[in-house]
Amino acid sequence: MGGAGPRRRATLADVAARAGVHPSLVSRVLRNDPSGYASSDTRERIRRAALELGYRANDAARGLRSSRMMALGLLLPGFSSPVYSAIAHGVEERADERGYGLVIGTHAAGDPHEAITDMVMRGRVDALLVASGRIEDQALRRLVRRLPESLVLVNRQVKGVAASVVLRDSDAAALAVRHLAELGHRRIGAVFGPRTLDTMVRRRRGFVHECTRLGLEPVVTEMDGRDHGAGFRGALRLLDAAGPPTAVVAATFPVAVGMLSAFHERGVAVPAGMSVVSLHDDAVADYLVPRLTTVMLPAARLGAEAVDLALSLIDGAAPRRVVVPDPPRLISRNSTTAL
Amino acid sequence: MGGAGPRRRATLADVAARAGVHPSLVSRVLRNDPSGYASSDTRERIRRAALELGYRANDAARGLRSSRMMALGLLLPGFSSPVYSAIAHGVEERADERGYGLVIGTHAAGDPHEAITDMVMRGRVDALLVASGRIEDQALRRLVRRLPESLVLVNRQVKGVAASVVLRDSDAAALAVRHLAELGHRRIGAVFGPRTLDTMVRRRRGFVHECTRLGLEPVVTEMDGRDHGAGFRGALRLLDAAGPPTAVVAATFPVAVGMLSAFHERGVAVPAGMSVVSLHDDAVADYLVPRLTTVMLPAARLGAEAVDLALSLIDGAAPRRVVVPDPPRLISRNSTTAL
DNA sequence: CTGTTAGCGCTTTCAG
DNA sequence: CTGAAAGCGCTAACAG
Repeated sequence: MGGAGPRRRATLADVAARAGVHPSLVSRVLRNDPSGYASSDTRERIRRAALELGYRANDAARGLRSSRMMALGLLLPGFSSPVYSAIAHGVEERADERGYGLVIGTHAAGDPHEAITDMVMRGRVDALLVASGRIEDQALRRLVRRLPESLVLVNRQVKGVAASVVLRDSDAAALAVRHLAELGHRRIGAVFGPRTLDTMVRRRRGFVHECTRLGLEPVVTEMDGRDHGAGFRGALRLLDAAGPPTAVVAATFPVAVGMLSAFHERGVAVPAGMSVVSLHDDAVADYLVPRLTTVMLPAARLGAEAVDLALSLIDGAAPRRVVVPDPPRLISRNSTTAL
Repeated sequence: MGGAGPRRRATLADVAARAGVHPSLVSRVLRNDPSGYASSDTRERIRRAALELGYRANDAARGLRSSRMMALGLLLPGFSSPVYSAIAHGVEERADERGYGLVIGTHAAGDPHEAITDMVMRGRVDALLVASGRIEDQALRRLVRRLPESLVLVNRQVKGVAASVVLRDSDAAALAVRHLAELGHRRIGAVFGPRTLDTMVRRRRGFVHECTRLGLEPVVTEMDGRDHGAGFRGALRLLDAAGPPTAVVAATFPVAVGMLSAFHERGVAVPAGMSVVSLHDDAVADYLVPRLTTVMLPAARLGAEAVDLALSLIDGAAPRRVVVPDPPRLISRNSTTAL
């Protein structure tokens, strides 16, 4: 379109002057405010003027006036985990659809409690999605007391915090067990992360419960992490146990990768000598050796639902607990086989 | 610390009233404004009042008044790629150190051009870091014309856009070649992504140049992507070529993983029958089968440098081209061996 | 259908 | 060392 833009950014007053109307009318028309019924001629003039000047409303002014910044905060433990990437993606997409911006915070350094409180206390964001296990329950409860209408837990539940969105983690673990049982495995192992993470608690519960239900012997190992290293060491521990399992469930995708590595190092063939199922799917599953059987959970949708819940809170709805209904789905690849 | 906080968020006026001074003085003292020299008694009263009320400055008001939102925008192609995760991490950390917030945008949907222009045009962020290859050079040039002091390219260079930060991609590729050559390989293959990505162009240049310099025969394959699938298909193509290589360089980490998978499927043992080096390292490298030799590039530092450059632009410095000086480092694992 | 008025909460002159 | 006044750009009543 036109040449070099003007020095100063165009304001509402500039648009109003150019269109020959009052600023407030411009505001109403440009926002499609119901009270902004202008003659279609005027509307047209305003629209054209705004376009010609490349007008963009100033978010700070708008936010100050309306006390709505049209932004959500997302607190992540980091960017590395594939699940959190998926969640972030889902959050971003839905927030965008709903016209909201996304402010990201991780908390590798500094006091996470302070940092996140600030985002909403300073009015930078209208609500906060907490998708991190690192903040203690205690801190979260204190937080929600101060910000009851603007805190949503993602992939986590904490007693005393009503607004949360989780997946069917327990069902996913049960499905993994069922798959293995159907293949004839009777002695099934599992590597879980620490009990301080409630996803781990729920997955573990589903695992143990389903084993019990089917009359199988669960061989559970709890590690202090849930990354590749934890999987590697957990697999070794399983192998060294009295009566090692013939099949294993990995609490997370990285854990599964670590286990694959450990089995290879110990000369245990997968799936011939050991079947492996991962909880949560990942794009790389198709390119591992062997291709990894997984239980897919809708992580991106988890993020989207969290956004919806947060926006409903902003609109005054009561906090509630959401379980994303999509059932876990088994994606059978080459890391599992009949006993 | 005390009981339930007040209904309404405390404002500067509230603090001033409680401390018995004028709001403007509170503002100056709390910001350590040089013109805010107050008697240490007054300072103390103000500080205490602010603390007691749990005062937090309103970012919208502050931003409106000072036209500095203390926030940076980061435009990513998505959250999936490990390199972009690392960049995001570096950006977030440094921005935080410098007191800046981080607004994330991806652009799976919608017109990316519009979306990013808006972030800064609306004053939501003070500058934009573009770490995405998906926006066309043309669009970027147009953009920088309108926002000369607030656009920084990350991991990318575009003619006409002065502010950019990149890594020593070319040197990394050369280092990979050198490593392979030292192991006695003479016929070295490589799988690169599309030439539309300038990282690919630079890595390819380094690869070809170093091969030539050492008198080796480069066998280059260009794919339309740079993910696992591209690596898989690229490896197959290399294998089917007349006179296949004995060693390969992968343009990205995911490409290397895809190649590993393809070699396994074709019964080509790594490293016995084929050596593999990846450009860029990743935490999972130690858990692949075999453990993957990589050339590490400081992706997180790339993000940090981009933040520094952006803030310098905001402060009025001239745009400049930064090459993160850290030399690429070979991390020798088990996917490469002497011929 | 359109204009007026007021003010969100803060920073920034300028006085004193 | 501290106070007063003005206003950033916008939206939200209320008039007309």
